[in-house]
Amino acid sequence: MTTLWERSRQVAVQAILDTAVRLFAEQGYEQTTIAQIAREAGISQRSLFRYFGTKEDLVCGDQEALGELLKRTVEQQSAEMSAWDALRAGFEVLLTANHPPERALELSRLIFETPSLRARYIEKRLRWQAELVPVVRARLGDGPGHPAPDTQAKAIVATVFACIDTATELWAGHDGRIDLADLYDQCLAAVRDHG
Amino acid sequence: MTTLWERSRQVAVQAILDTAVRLFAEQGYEQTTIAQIAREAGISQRSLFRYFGTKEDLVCGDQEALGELLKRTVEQQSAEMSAWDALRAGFEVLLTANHPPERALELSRLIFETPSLRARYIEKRLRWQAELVPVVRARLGDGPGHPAPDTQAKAIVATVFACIDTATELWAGHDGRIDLADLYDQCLAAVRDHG
DNA sequence: GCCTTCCTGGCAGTTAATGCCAACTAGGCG
DNA sequence: CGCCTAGTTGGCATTAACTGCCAGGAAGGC
Repeated sequence: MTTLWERSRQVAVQAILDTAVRLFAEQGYEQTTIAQIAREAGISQRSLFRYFGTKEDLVCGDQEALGELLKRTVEQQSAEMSAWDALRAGFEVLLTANHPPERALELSRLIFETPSLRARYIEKRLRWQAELVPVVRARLGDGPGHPAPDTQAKAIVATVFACIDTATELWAGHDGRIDLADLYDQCLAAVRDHG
Repeated sequence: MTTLWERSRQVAVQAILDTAVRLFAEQGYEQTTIAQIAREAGISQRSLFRYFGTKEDLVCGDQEALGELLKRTVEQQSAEMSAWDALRAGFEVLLTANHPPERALELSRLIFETPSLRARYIEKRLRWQAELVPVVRARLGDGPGHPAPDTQAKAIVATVFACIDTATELWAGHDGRIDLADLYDQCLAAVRDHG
C-alpha cells in the first residue's frame, strides 16, 4: 500500500467530483469547462485529465466497477433461477451499491437531460451487456431445444437494460418519489405480459 | 426551386459523403481528419461544417429523415393492429428505405466498431424513441384497464429498439448473410415467448 | 541523508467546431 | 446587357477538449 499517494489521490478525486457535479448542476454540463472545474478544485488541468480521461468520465466514470459487480452477482445466483430473475437480482444489488440516493438522483437527471452524456452512458452500459451475454447464455441451456442461444441471450440482456433505462428515466422524472425497482417491474411486465 | 444551388449542393454533399466513407473504411474513423476529407473532396473545411454540422453526421446524418418515416409509418397502421405489430411494420419499411444494402452494411460495421460513433447513433435513436411514445400509447388504450400507460409505452418502445439494435449488430457480424427482419423476430421471440 | 520512483504542473500542439467578414456567384429587374 | 440583392463560400481567428513532453518535486526504500 503506497499509502499517502493513494489517500491524497482519493481526496483529490473527491474534490474534483464534488466541484464538477456542483458546477454541472449550476450551469449545465455543456456550459462548464474543464478549465473552470480544475481552477475551482485547485488542481492543474493536466492532472485532472490524468484522473479522468474525459469530461464525460466526471459523470459516468465509476460505471466500470458497477458492471463488474453486476456480472458477479448474476453469476452467483442459484442455477435454477431463470435468466430474467437472475438479472433482476443483479439489478437490485446495483441499487443498494450505488451512490447515496440523492446524489444518484442528481446524476441521473444530469445524464437524462444532456444528450451527449446520455449517449456516453449508454455506450458504457453496452460494454456491461457484452460481458453479461455469456453469463445469461449459460442459464438458457437447460430449457427446451432453443435455436441460436446467443441471439436469445443478447436480446434478453438488451431488453433488461432497456427496461432499466426506462425505469431510471421515469424515476428521475418523478424526483425519486417512486420506487425504482417497482418501476422496473412495471416496465418488464409491459413487455413480457401478453394480453 | 433555386435550381442550380440546390443541384450543386446535392453534388457536393454526395462527393463529401463518398470521400468520407472511403477514407473511414481505409484508415478508420478516428484516424481520418476533417481537414483530409475536405481536401480530398475539394471543398473548404468551413463549408464542410456547413453541410454536416459534426464529423459524426457524415456517418449517421440522415437519421432524422428515417425517424420521421418510422413515426409516420407506425401512425398509419390499422387501428386494430397491436403496438408490437405496428412497430414491426415500421421497422420493415425502414429496411427497404435504407441505403443500398452493401453500403448499409459498411456503415453499420463502422458504427458498431467505433465507440464515439455508436454513442452518437444511439443519441439520435433516443430522439426517435421519444417521438414514438405517444403514438404507441394511443394503441394501448383499447386494451383492458392498464395502469400507467406511459410507462408501458416507453418500455415497449425501448424494448423494440433494443431488439433492433441487437439484430443489427448480429446482422453486421454475419456480414449481412442473415436476413435482418428474421433476426429481429428471433430477438423479439426470445424476449416475449415464455417457456 | 541520498537515490530511485512516481506524480504533478506547465507548455506546446492537434483536432473538432463556431463566429466573423470579405469575396463571389446565381438570378431577378430595369 | 448591366446592376443589385440574396445567399454562398472560404479564410482567419478563436475556443474547448484532449495529448505528448519535459522539468521539478515529493514519497519511501536503502
